[in-house]
Amino acid sequence: MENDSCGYNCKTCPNCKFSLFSNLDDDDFDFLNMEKNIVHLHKGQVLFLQDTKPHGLYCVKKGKLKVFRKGSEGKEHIVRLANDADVVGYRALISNDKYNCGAAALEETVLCYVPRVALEKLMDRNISIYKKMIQLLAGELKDAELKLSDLAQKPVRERAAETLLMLKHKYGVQEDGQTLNVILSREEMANLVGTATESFIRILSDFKKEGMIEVDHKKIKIVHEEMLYMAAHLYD
Amino acid sequence: MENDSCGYNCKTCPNCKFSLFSNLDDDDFDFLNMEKNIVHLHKGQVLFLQDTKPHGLYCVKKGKLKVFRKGSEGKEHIVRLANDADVVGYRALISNDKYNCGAAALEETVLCYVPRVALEKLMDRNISIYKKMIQLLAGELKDAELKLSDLAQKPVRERAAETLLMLKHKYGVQEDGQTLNVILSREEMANLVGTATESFIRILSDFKKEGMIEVDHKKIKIVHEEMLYMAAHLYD
DNA sequence: CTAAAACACTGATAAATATCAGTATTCGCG
DNA sequence: CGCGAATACTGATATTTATCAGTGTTTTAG
Repeated sequence: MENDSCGYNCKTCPNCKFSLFSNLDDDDFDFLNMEKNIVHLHKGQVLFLQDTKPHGLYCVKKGKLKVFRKGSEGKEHIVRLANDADVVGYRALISNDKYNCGAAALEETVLCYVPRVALEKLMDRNISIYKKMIQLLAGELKDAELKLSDLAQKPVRERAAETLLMLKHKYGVQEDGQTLNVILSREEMANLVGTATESFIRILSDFKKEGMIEVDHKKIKIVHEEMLYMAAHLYD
Repeated sequence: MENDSCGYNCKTCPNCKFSLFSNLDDDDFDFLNMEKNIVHLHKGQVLFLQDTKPHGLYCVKKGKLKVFRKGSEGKEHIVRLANDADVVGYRALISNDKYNCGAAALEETVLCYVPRVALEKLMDRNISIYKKMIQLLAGELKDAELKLSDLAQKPVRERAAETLLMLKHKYGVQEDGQTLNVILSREEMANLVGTATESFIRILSDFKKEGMIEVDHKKIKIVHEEMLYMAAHLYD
C-alpha cells in the first residue's frame, strides 16, 4: 500500500460528484485535497481486515474490490463488490465500530483515503455529506435485505444466474458486448453466490451446456441474457 | 388501524430520546406532537405492505413487529424484528423508494406515524436527526451483513440456536428469567431462521431432548443458555 | 361449547447441496 | 522455459435439508 498525493485533484475528480462530496465549496475541496492520501493496491492486496479498527474511509478512484466476511471455518462470503466512485469502509467508521468485513482488490486499484478527523471537519460544515451518507447506507441496506431473502429462499442455480447478471450490471462488459468485465476465481464466484465451489462450477457448466454462457478460462461471456433471467426467476 | 392523537406526548415519550428525535427544542416537539398520528395494531395486523409507497415513518411506542419479505412462491422471510423505540419504514421513505419489506404486528402494538412532510421540516432544522438516522441505518446494515454471512455459511441447527438467543436478547424474558417474552408460530420462527417449518420443529425438539430448552406450546424457555451458545458456535 | 380451521408434530422419502478424492489444467515465478 | 503451486474440473458419495403425507392438538369464531 503506497502513499502519495500527486496527480489527483478532488475538485476535478468525477467520482466525488457521485459519492459523498458533491456539494463542497472550493475551500473545502482544497482542504480535502490536502488531507486525503492516495492508496494503490495490486490485485489481491488487502485494504483492511475484518475485526480491525477503521481510521478513515476510502473512495474508489479506479479499480475493483470485494468486501467479504470470513466465517469460523475460514470460508469467506463476499458481501458486496465495489468499483469507481464507490465508498468503502465508512460503515464501521461512523458507527465507531470495528470492521465487520474485510476488503481486498480484485485488480489494480487506486483509492483516496480520507482520515476520520478530516471527514468530521468536512461534515461539520456540509450537511450535504450527511444526506449523501444516508442515501448510501439506505441503498446498501436495501441490497443486503434483498440478498438476505434470496439466500434464504432461492436455490443455488437461481442465485448463480442472478450473480452473473449482477456482475454484468455492476462491472459491465468488454468491447464484444458480452464478456463480463471482471476476473473472479470460481471460488470467489461461489463465495458471492453463497455455495460450495464445486457446486458453482457444476451449475456454470450447466449454463454453458444450455447455451446461456460461454466460458474461456476466467472470462465469462453472457450469450443469452434472457435465458439467464429466466433461470434466475426474475421474470418468467 | 385507528387514528387518534390523545394521550401521547412526544416531549415526554422516553422512546423519542432513544430514537430519531433526541435533541429537539420545545417548539419542534410541539410541532411533532401536532403532526404525528397514533396508530393501533392488533396481533397479525399489517402496518405496510411490500411494494407499496411510504408516506411517512413509524416509531414503535409499545409492542412487537416483524419486518418480512415475501418470495416468489409466497414464502416469507423475516428480515428484522422491532419493538419499543425502534423506527420502521424509514428506509424506503428516505430513498424515495417502495417498501422493500412488509411489516405486521406480533401482538397489540402502538406506533406514532410521522408524515413525510413533517419529518422533512424537522430535519431541515435539526441536523441531529440526520446523525441519528445514519446511526440507525449503519446498525441495521451491520446486522444485515452479519445475517448474510451466517445464512450463507452456517447450518440450520446453528442458525436456529442463534435465533433463540437473538429473541432472548431482543425481547427479553418473563418473570421466571427463562421464558422468551414473545409469541411466534413455528412457521414464523422458521422464517426467521431461513428454513422449512418442519426442519425447525425437528431442531427445536432436538434442543429439548438435549436439555437446552423447555417448550410449552408457543412458550419457549431457555434453561441452558451456555449450551445454546455452543450449538450456535458463537463460542466453543 | 363446539365445529372447523389453523397449527404442531412425526415418519418416510426425495431432492438439493456439500464433501471427498482424484486428475487435468493453468498460472506465477525463477 | 519449465517446475511447483494454485485453480478448475469430474465423479462418487455422504449429508443436509425440503417435501409430502398423515395424525393429533390447539385455537378461533360463531
